[in-house]
Amino acid sequence: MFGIVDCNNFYASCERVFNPKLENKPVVILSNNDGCIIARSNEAKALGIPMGAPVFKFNDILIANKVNVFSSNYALYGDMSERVMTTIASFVGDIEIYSIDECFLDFTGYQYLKLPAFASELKTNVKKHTGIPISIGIAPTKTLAKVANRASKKSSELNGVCILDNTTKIENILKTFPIEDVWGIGRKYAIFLKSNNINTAYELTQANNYWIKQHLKTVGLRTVQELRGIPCNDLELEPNDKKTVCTARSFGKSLTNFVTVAEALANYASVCTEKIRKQKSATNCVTVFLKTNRYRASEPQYYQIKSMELNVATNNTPKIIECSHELLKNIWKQGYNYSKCGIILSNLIPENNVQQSLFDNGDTVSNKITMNLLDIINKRHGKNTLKLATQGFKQEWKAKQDNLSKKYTTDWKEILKINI
DNA sequence: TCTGGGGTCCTAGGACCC
DNA sequence: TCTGGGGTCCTAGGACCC
Repeated sequence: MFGIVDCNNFYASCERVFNPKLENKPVVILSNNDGCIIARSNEAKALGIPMGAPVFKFNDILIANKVNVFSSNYALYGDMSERVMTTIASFVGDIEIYSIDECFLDFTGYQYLKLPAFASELKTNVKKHTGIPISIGIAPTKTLAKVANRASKKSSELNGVCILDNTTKIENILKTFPIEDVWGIGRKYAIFLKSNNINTAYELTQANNYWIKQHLKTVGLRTVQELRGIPCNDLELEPNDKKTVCTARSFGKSLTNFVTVAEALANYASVCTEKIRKQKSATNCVTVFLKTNRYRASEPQYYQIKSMELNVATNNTPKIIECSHELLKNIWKQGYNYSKCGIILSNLIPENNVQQSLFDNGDTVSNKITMNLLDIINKRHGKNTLKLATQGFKQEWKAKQDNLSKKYTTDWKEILKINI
């Protein structure tokens, strides 16, 4: 049996842990730049606020209902996620961390009769240790565990735990399970399946394998097999190294000035390169893109992307920034209102596996020591304590974060104070 | 005025080889 | 006039996930 643990309304729950007044009140969390609503408490969902909605379209509803609005605080959510995962791992051993708020569990070797009690205990303990409420779904495959998890949230009598341990239970739940909610069926496939009279997960399990393979490809066929109770996906215990890494942000306001955009890009490049150093990779290819705001249809639009192959793979921040600026010069066109740029590092290889070149020495020992020091200092004293001069100080490009809560768990200066 | 960010996997088709 | 069979590698684009 597989289990999946999902934190309920994770970002909203993180805010509530340190601000109990938010309990039972509507809470929403915004995307980068305070643009879209990307997380909602149950109370906010009940107000009809959809996932991913642009904030400005829902301002009236937010104000009228005194909704508590937060900018996203990834320092907080990332740390809370780690705490939740550590707590779960201390109960079940091997877990697969699937996303910031979800993990899969493997119940091989467990006595299935004891699963309900075990799941309830896990739920109680995570809440006690971290303050975060979770829901648990357990079933013979990962896809069915996802189905169970969703069911556990929909029905209040299940109390956050749903176990699908026999075919009758599975069949009954699949018969009422909307096709678009199946893990692995996205918008396009849902439309296609509905146009072929397949509206529930159960109806999908009845379809012909050849037909499924033809239209939903190999991945889709695996999904269907898993719905039928045949496991096709195992737990992935070791997180794989990333094959590409991207850092891209919308600017806080539209920019027309090359120097400002270059400064932003230097910062994104710095973040991105730090990410690949963290997984001990070096990159062979740098890509930069630049774009205008597509929602402003009246303004002239521009989008350009360009890549550069490197002679010798590197994870040296100054070198990557240099490449990114060269690419930016290449694609820059004066006279547009730019809204976003980004950098992608690809063809990643292990840093101790870098092929040297006759004509380029690659990263020197002192390059490596410098980057190592940079990472150590910034880890100990906070990010950007030490940075490259090209990263600038004015930061006119900085994203909006008007409603940011504190970094309660990762910064001594912002630690929660309690007056007694 | 204001519209997120970061990934993976698979496939078809084109280019090439003998 | 007739025009094979078998393979690899790469890339762009499309689907999906959170």
